[in-house]
Amino acid sequence: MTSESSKKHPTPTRRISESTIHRLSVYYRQLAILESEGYHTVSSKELAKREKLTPAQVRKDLSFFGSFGTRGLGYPTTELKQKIANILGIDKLWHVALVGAGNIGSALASYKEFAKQGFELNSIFDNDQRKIGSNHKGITISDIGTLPEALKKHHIEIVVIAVPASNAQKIADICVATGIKAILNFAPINLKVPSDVVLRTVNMSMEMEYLSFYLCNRHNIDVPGKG
Amino acid sequence: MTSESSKKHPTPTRRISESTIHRLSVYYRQLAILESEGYHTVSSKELAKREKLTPAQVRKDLSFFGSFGTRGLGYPTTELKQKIANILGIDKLWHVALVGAGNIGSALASYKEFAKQGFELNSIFDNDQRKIGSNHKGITISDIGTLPEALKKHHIEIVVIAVPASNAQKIADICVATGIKAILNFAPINLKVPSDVVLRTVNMSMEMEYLSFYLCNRHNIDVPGKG
DNA sequence: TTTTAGTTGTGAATGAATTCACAGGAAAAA
DNA sequence: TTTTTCCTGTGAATTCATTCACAACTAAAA
Ligand SMILES: NC(=O)c1ccc[n+]([C@@H]2O[C@H](COP(=O)([O-])OP(=O)(O)OC[C@H]3O[C@@H](n4cnc5c(N)ncnc54)[C@H](O)[C@@H]3O)[C@@H](O)[C@H]2O)c1
Ligand SMILES: NC(=O)c1ccc[n+]([C@@H]2O[C@H](COP(=O)([O-])OP(=O)(O)OC[C@H]3O[C@@H](n4cnc5c(N)ncnc54)[C@H](O)[C@@H]3O)[C@@H](O)[C@H]2O)c1
Repeated sequence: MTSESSKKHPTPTRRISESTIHRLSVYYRQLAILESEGYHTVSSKELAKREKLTPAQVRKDLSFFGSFGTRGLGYPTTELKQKIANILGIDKLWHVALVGAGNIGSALASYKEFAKQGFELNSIFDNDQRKIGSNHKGITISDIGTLPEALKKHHIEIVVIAVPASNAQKIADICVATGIKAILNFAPINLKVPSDVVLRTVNMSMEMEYLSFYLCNRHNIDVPGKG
Repeated sequence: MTSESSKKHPTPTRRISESTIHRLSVYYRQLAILESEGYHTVSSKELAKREKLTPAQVRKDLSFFGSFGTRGLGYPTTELKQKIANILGIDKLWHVALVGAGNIGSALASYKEFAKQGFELNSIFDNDQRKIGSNHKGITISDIGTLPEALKKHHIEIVVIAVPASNAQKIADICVATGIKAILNFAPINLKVPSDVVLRTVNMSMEMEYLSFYLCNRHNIDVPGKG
């Protein structure tokens, strides 16, 4: 009997693995495809087949969040898609800010998929005087000095960091101090943030190194995740 | 007794987890930092502390590939860094081609880190007549029609796909048919490749969705990977 | 109505990854 | 030389994730 179980909260603290969360994203995309193909229901078997997973995995993942299916029939496509959107929180609008309007930052600012998923990028920051004040896809690039006040003013919940590695920690610290709880980092560095802030780092060099490792070792090592 | 064990190959087939490979990349970066800070040796304890891992994890990861340390002393910084570079295959030059010279493709073509790690991007392909023949960072953009012959001519081992999702499978198929064994994909789609081809997909929307999930569920769910 | 086929949801079993715990060895201090 | 301190390498134990297997239920056919 933990202190947690004495609370009347409807959903007690459970542990959901990172893999399960990523698979929810995968199911969401596949459900959109199934929906467009006209399927009203889909079985765990079919969903699993399309994503090279096991039906049990699909059912177990979903069961962590509730009972969405009908025995003998499967899951209602549109409803399940909506349920997953709700679980992932992509049925609402998120306010996103981008720091660093360089090569990768500019690409991200032009990325349409984000907006489609409800991630509204409406603030861009840089410290380069030549960029500050200029317009990028309809968004004016602001001075990095205004970051704290702007994060609050625009109710930013998620910050994307796309500055050189040497400046990334400094930006992260400002975000944390301003109350940001979610950061997506593209700088190849291990940022330090408090445990109540979620940080995801996309490190493309590490992905390349994984490929390189596989090419070198595929004959003597059984590498997972291939295929 | 498998057919493998009858070969005289020094390293029989073992299973190395994806996490272990990623951590090798992480150790490599941290060793470079330790080296620059003047450390000649480093203990699993120190390495673990800097990456928020356990010392046992560090030792176990390294032990899959050999015994690199000295009891009572630790690991020799420079030597271990070199050993890991060799395991990951980043002590050699890899020939990389990029398909899709759009927003993200252009950013990747300008990315200096790749070259530093031995990933030489020397071919770019597109199907847009306005882009073909133009120069990007000293590399002429080639017609996508010439992809198969160019991959062979330039001994390309790794292909980076940065085209719209609708065209990505087509490009992957051409690469596979030409004998490519490693693909880094940026299109948000589940590409199908044979089991002897290693595919890594960087899906930024999924990373955003992970952040969104965390923001919605951090009070009732114990989400891993935060901190 | 009864039977048959199909599918979920979930405890139990299995498998994989991580951590523990300590023998074995190296260096430094006594 | 002997003792103490420190740290690796690794089997065993543990924790975590996946898969199995089946009761419970639905819909459709007989
Ligand atoms: N280019 C790529 O394809 C790529 C790929 C993966 C990762 N990255 C990483 O993303 C980051 C950015 O890379 P890039 O190629 O876009 O570099 P870049 O130099 O083109 O862009 C960096 C931008 O950040 C701005 N900046 C620097 N310090 C700042 C600060 N303190 N506050 C606000 N803005 C600041 C600069 O003015 C510049 O506009 C780097 O950490 C890089 O390693 C880039
Ligand atoms: N822009 C981003 O920040 C970003 C982020 C994550 C993922 N992505 C993904 O990366 C891919 C590219 O995105 P983008 O924003 O750079 O798009 P883009 O439209 O700017 O670039 C796509 C490029 O691919 C070329 N192309 C299209 N079909 C081709 C073919 N069959 N052969 C060769 N070249 C072809 C186009 O001419 C264009 O130059 C998309 O799948 C997108 O979802 C983009």
